[in-house]
Amino acid sequence: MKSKDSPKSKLKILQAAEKLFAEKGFDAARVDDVAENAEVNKALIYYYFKSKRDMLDQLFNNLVEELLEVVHHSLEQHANFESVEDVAQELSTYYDFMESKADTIRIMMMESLKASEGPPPLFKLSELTTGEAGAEITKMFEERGLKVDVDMDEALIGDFFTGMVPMINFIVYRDAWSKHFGIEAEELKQKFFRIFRITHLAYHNVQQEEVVRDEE
Amino acid sequence: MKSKDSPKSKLKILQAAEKLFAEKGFDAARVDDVAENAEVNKALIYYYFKSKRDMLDQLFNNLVEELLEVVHHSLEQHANFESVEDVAQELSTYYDFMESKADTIRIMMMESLKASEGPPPLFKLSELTTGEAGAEITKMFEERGLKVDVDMDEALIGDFFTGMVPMINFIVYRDAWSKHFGIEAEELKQKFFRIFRITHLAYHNVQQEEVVRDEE
Amino acid sequence: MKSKDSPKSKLKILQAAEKLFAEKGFDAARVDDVAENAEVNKALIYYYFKSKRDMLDQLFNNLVEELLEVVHHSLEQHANFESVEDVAQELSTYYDFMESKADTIRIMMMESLKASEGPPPLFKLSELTTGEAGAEITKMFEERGLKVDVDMDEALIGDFFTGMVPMINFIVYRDAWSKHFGIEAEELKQKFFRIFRITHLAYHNVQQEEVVRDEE
Amino acid sequence: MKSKDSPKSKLKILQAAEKLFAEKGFDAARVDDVAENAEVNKALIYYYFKSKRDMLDQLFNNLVEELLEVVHHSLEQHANFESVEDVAQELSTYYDFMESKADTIRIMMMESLKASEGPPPLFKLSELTTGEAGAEITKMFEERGLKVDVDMDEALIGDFFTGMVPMINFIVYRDAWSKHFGIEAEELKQKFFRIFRITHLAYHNVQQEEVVRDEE
DNA sequence: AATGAATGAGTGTTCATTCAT
DNA sequence: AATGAATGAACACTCATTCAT
Repeated sequence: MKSKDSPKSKLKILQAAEKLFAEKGFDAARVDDVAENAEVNKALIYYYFKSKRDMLDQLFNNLVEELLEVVHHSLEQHANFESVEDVAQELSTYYDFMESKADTIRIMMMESLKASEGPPPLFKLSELTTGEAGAEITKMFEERGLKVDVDMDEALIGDFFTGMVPMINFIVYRDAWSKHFGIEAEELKQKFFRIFRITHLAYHNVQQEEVVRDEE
Repeated sequence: MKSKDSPKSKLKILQAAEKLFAEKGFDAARVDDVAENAEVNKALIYYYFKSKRDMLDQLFNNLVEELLEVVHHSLEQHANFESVEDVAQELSTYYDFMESKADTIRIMMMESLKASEGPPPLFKLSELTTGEAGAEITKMFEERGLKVDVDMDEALIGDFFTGMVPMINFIVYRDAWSKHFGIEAEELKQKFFRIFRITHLAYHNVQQEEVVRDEE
Repeated sequence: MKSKDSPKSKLKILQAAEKLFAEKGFDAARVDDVAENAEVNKALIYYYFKSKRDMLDQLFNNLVEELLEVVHHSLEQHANFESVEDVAQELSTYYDFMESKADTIRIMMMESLKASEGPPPLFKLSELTTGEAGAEITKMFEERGLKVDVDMDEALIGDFFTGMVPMINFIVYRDAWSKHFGIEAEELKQKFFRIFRITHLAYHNVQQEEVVRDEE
Repeated sequence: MKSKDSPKSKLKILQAAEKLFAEKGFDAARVDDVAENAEVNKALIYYYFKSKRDMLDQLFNNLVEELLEVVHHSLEQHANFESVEDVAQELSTYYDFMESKADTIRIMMMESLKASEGPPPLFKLSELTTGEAGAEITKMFEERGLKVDVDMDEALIGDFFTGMVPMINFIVYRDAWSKHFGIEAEELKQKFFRIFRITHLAYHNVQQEEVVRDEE
């Protein structure tokens, strides 16, 4: 959540940067274009940001901050996780949020593919959603006196590669797919979700079953 | 398959380009660095390639060519597709090939995320694997006198977003994941595959079931 | 002498400018840094000064004004110039003053080396000390009814290149010399002065002798 | 001495840089202007030099290298240093060399005044002339079986502040002085040298006398 | 007297590409 | 097939200066 005292110009810069980075990639995007797009003087960009890179970082930080809020809010809603439906519900919440942040997600996906010191920024996203939720669920199970022998490594892997990854890829490729394969966007989304539910939840189903079996 | 008569220098250039594009992204990689890495004079690059972009294109074309061969070869092997196991087998074949081409895949993933005239290069990859196989399967069913009312759109969507996408994402993020989450690479792969089978094949199972039901 | 009514902010700006110009040179010093160092808003600098250059000019003007006072005061003290000791005394007075203005002197030395319309600012300094004193001495001699055929050109040259120049160079390089050659600052100063007296006064001695010879 | 394989362009760049740095100071000089003056493409400058700063360094290094040769050559000539005349002779040799390098000297003087990590570049110049000569002289005395109790610190200080400093200052200010004080350049040089001999050699005379006195 | 925001014109540096040999 | 030299067009970033309040 950007601080309220951010002047309008700073916001406009960040929005222009988001748009252009998403369109051309961080490296190919030009600061001049960001300035032009934001309708501000180029030098003003360096008044608010230390460097081109700093715009990227703030974009990412904002996303993480906002996602955190969404996660916490969502967790309150589905606190019990009694059914697979809760998982589906939550998935849907995340999907809506991610879709509203499609551009930054796209940038993050590109940047995650480059070699870098730290972990791919995408991992942080995963840790937020699965990590926080996972901790919550674990706590819940334990409160019910159930031992949780779910493999947390696997949970993370599963949620990331069969949950987060297909989802954000769908978000970023939806339009191109729609255009390329001549399928209308809304129909495409429904088909995707039908499959996504089957596949991604398949994993959660199995987990659930295994847990239930342990319970007996 | 690159022409066998590719001079050693051209090959070295292409390999250096692949490495550097994968590492820094196409835009951030410098022709100078490619030359240095390939241990050739910078101008020689322009003797073999029309432009920096041309290196990228040849890299992509080579990948597509080679994948095509793999696909055809694999299709001969599992021509009947009698069991889900065949699908799994084929998946494994593709995985091995993709992993051997991890760098180019990574580049293709980055490039696919940028806005461009045509479709994301990644789609071509999907069309090759699912498309060719799909056509084959359709033909097969028809030969058996079965009507195939499988939703081909959905098949494509499913194979791409729950098959290809998780797979190549696993390939490019495997090492970083291993390092970041402190899980040994081989163990990680096994866990991933266990989940991947459950989820991705879940979809194929359903399809199969639906087809079978129709058959009855 | 800066006007006593200089507001505190203006003084702080001038002091910061002096420090930074001396440290990095006028061109490399940045107005932003001056503002930061002076702990004032950057725009305030342009409230008090017409331009960056204007700070420099005021710095130089202040130095000249203050030196003028020192010169006049010193001339009153040693009005007779009867012995070489008087010259030495005066030298010492100038040295102390210059040392207290080391930073501005340093800036002036740098600026004097650049090509410019007018004469190097350093010349003005020389004219003040030698010129004023010279005029005084000339007047004195004439009052005593002595003809002064001392070569005034030579006097100026001598005083500048063997008096002023070594002196201010010693002032600006003293610390660096001390550090580089591992000689303690106070000891260095004593050694320098011993030599300086011998060499610089050597010239005045000769002059004196020549005058005396003429007198006889 | 610049390597013979330096293409003409590199030399032209260095000469243009020397001229402009001397004229406006390193910081105020523009790389664009260097390119224009050298009649080369601006980018070519970065083909031969790592940075603007690198041009400066190479200029300084070349000067030091060339001075070293002059020093060694001169030392061979006046190997005995029997009379003060030898010192004067050597001074003259250095003067001629320095004058031919007036521009680089001027730059070095400016750069020496800025705060920096290492010692002012000017010190290196001093160490070369006085240091090498000093070592030679010391050796000579010792060969004659004379103990050298000359204060080497003082010798260095004296040679720098009453020898090198007045000399290079005269070189850089000669024209401005000539113009400002309306004295013809050649006459000015003669007057300066007359005084310089008296003053600078005064110190060497004293030293010589002290040594001689010790000998007796 | 003081300031946060804004700007035009640079500033050193980079880069893909080409040329002459 | 190969290379050292050269170049035009950017490039991210800077800076002295101004404006509105």
